[in-house]
Amino acid sequence: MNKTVTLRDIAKALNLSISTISKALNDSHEIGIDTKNKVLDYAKAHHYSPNRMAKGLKEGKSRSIGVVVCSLDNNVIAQMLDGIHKATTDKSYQIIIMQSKESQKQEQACIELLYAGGVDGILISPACETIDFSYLISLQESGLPVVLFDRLIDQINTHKVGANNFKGAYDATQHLIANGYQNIAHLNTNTILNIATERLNGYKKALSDHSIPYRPELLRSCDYTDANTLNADLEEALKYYMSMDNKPDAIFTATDQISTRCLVLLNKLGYKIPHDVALIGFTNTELADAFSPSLSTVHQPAFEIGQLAADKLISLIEKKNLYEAYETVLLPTHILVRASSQIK
Amino acid sequence: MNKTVTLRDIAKALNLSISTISKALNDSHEIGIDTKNKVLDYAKAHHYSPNRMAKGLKEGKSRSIGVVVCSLDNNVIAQMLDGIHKATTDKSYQIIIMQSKESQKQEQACIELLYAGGVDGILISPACETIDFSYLISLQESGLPVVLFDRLIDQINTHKVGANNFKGAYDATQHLIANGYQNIAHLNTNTILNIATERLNGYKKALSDHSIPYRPELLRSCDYTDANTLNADLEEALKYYMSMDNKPDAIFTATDQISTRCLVLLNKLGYKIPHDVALIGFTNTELADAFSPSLSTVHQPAFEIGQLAADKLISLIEKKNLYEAYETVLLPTHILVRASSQIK
DNA sequence: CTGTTAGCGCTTTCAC
DNA sequence: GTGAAAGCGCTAACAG
Repeated sequence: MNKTVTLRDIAKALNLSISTISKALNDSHEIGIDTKNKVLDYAKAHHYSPNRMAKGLKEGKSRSIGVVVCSLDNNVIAQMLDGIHKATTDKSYQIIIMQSKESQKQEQACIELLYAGGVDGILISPACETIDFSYLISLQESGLPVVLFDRLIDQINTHKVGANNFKGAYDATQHLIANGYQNIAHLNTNTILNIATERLNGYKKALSDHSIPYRPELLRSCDYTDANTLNADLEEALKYYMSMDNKPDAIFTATDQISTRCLVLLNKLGYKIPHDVALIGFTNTELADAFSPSLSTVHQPAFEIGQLAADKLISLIEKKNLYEAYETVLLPTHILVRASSQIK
Repeated sequence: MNKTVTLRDIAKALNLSISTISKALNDSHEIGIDTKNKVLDYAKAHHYSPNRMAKGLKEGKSRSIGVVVCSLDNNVIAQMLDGIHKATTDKSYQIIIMQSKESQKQEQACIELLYAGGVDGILISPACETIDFSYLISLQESGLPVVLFDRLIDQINTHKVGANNFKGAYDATQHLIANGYQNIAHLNTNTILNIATERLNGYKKALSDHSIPYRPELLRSCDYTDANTLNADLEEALKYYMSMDNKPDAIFTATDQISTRCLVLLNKLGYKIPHDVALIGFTNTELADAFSPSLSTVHQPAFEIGQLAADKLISLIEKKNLYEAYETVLLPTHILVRASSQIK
């Protein structure tokens, strides 16, 4: 805490009362124009800025928002945080960012810390490990606004903002089919996240819409809790695919991590993309162009998701009294076709 | 702000005074063991957690730290933030992250906001545009602890934590020389950042240590303020290089953005790496393996830089009274050799 | 139009 | 060992 000029200092200097100063600075109608100007001038000259703590204590709010994500070190998340940051600073809220590292326990600790820290609301993209949301729900029921973004779950009833994962997956699969691929494998996570099932469902729907039978053996779910495990799982899955009798000619990957690692692994294992197997996957990295080969991707409007989610949370915080129906917004994804999914 | 149990609630429930509760919870020696236990039990059972505002107001500190970076959407920065987050949560500080987007004006606004918000200290990696640090210095002089990380500048006297950019650049250049390259170009930013000059100096020193004359025409400085400008500048620089009579056979790139974009551009322009021109550059992206070709990199200990910087700031905040000499710590980088700088 | 006062939740003397 | 009271900086009744 740094020392600043206080209302009292100004009052003393100007020979006025503290409340007059307070009102003047808050542009109250009950203060004369000349007094107001005098106060404002002095305040400006002496770099007065209200003490956030005192104000927060008094008003019972902190103008801060807690954000819980799995990790900071992640392209898509960083872009979403960027959007959240934009929306919140526009409305002069501070954000306090916490990482769950995909651990339910750590996520719970983050939420407790944020709650104890007196945040006005929480924006959360749950850890993939989390099954039990009772704590968050109890906080919400006790009046804390909560908005879900990116990873949406059914257990909590509130505003939710994410990508249209079903459509994104559908489009990606359809794109592969249109390019002549028929045996399309799907690599996903082993989580119960909505985001995972939606992408799986989009994939299945695209297959059935094109009368391609869904082959369960072409779906592999990888352990997502830790980078090393994921990598091992992915390598195993790829070897399995490529050793099949009726092996896939294309792979649709469901997440950022899976997409990029998959490309690296296929290269490492000596397979030519897209000749041996085509590849398209969810990922927002701008580096897809630099890959060998350049990677076709499903791109999410990450910045917009963060921004909209933050807007919704703030609206919840600021007019909690009004009846506001909760809604789920799914922003459209779009496909960026590059070399990895060339026509067969 | 969410409603929690307060000291008063506990006092009322237990028929004790507020101050007794406060002391019991703070494990004061002047409270009897049985009373203490009774209070602690009640507090735990009712999920008591002290109000951060009130505590902060009373104690004159907020247990929060402001962090100013150029952008959230940046690999190296994200890793540094990860380290900062680790260090600060370990010591139960909250971090408030702000983005300057490389603009001096916006950076100033961030700092003002943080200061007004009552942060206990500021961690900053200055915008590349910033020349005038007088505001930050004045805050520091008025008692606000400030620690610089990543981008270090001479104007401010405080703890500084960054990578050993001179050594990293030296090593990269030497690696190219050892692999048979003699005409090594250097692409850097047009900023006055220490980080830029150190990397340039490391490059020059490696050349001179191997009796290779420094050719100024092989150094190009690109505008870093905006992604589009940078890309245009880079493309122009590459075309210029490749049209030279005595054209470079290798390029050493100074930043994350430059390295990856350069690789994309060289591919786009149809040059074979490393056959036509070799490439090595600073960048922390894990995706360097996936590139075409895989990119040799100079890797910074980003997580550690963030962590150490945060530790130093906290130590400054907590024992500001003691005489603590300011120091500059440069953590070692290391080179990851991949295909883009193969032996000539 | 301006001032007085109480109180947000907490810590911290100082009495008892 | 426990309690009463003041005060951190601010806002908002309520008086004048």
